[in-house]
Amino acid sequence: MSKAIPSRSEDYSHWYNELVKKAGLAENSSTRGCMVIKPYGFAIWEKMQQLLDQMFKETGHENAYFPLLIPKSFLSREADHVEGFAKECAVVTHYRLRTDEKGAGVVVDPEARLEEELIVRPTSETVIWDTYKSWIQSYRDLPLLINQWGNVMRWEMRTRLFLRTSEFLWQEGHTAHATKEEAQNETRQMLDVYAKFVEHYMAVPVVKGVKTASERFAGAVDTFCIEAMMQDGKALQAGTSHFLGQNFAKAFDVKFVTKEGKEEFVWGTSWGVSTRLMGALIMAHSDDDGLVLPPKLAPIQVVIVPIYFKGEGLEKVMEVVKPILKSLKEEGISVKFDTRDTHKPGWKFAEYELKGVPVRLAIGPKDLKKGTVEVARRDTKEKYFQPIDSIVEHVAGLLEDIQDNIYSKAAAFKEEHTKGATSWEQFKELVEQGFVYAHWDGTPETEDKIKEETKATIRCIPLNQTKEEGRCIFSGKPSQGRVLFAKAY
RNA sequence: CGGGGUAUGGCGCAGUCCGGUUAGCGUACCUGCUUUGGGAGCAGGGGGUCGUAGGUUCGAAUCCUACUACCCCGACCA
Repeated sequence: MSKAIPSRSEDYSHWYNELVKKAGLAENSSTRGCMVIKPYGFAIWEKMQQLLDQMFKETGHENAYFPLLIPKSFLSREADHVEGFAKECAVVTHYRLRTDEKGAGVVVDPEARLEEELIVRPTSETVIWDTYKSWIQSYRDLPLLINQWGNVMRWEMRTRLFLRTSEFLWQEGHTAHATKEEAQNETRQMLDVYAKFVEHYMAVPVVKGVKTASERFAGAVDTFCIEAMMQDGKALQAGTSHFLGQNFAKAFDVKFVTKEGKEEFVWGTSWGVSTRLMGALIMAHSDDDGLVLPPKLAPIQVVIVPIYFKGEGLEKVMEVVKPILKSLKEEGISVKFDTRDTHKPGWKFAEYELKGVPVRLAIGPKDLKKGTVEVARRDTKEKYFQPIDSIVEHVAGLLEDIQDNIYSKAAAFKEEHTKGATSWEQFKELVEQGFVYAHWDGTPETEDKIKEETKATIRCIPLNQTKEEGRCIFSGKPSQGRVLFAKAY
């Protein structure tokens, strides 16, 4: 039982940290606040990337790459933007090291100071809009639909694997449009892409909404987001899509000539999801035995564990397994046949449960006699025997079942932990347990006070908000509809 | 960045208060035999500059100083 992890009820955050490490997803590195993403964790991220990339391309976007380092002066071009990010920027000041004369190893060469310091990008709006200035002259150059896969750095005070690390991997889309409407549509389209990805592939239900002014992206006119619920009832912002208006176009002087010959500023959007999605995936589904991965994102969808005795045992199992392997692969199912004789079956069972492999097949002497396979599903922990000649179709169907079941389970959990509050007392109690819909008077002052007293923030003003007369849960002032409150990661 | 805690074979810990043989335990690892349908058993074996750098002392894992990293609570954070 060396790899057992703490239980969720005992200590949720300890459970999360241990799970990430024990399942081989990531670990802390020797570099402060930065993680090492291990092969199994990276394999999941690669699947996410691949699916998202495909969705971006289907909606007309192209990939490009912009520099990691940004001239310091760029950051101050957009006033709100610099205020939002200045406090967490890593700065490059020198370009050379030299051996210390006193023998203290290498030291920064004081003579190699940069004339203008460079910022390690916390996000790339500035350097990209600076580039767009030279790419855009006419309405014929628009829309410009670019995505970048890369890494960014934000000097966070407190880091947690995947959820908040100083360096993280992400994609950032940056688009430029001729009209406001088109840019707004793009913003909403990408929000929908994110929502679809998270719900359909990650099997995590989300709430789509728009951020309040105080939670808005630094430099945006509007910030849209998807919010997911974790198993401790807290919210995790899973993706954002920003309508930038003409803010960056004005800051970087990006103008175009319209069909009518008029010169105008372009309209912009930016949108991103990060390795934080890994955190959402882990916390939304996993249990005290380890990861639970949705089949659509599992690097290994099916594992086959042979059970045999020394000698010819494995040979016999192999004969039966080989055609199954072939058929499963033909169905596009990723399957691993674990023939290692260095670990016992029981050990392997526990190991693949820890790693969240959706379906496990075990084949041993009993099965050879009866013509069956033992099927074990990770999500429900059910085990049963299935005739061997129908196993391939069965597994294909089972993977879909599991994907659906994981989603349903998460959706049911979210429903159970989503309540409406009508009094302040009730609000304070409910917000400890999950999402709360409540009236808000629309002022940042009230928002702040609620945060101060309860630690809960307005996650978003939901897009499907229905008009409803009411009174603010805190101030009692009139309100037109309910907003979503929760404690957040 | 403020408060609290931790740092000892790969991992988890004891030893530190009150300095003194060869730094110990569980697990993991290696070898052999027996095992193999839920994290195997027995026997033997290897692995440590006790986070880093200084200091006190005849002698430091243990006392003192500084630093670093990680964890928890805050603050901060899209």
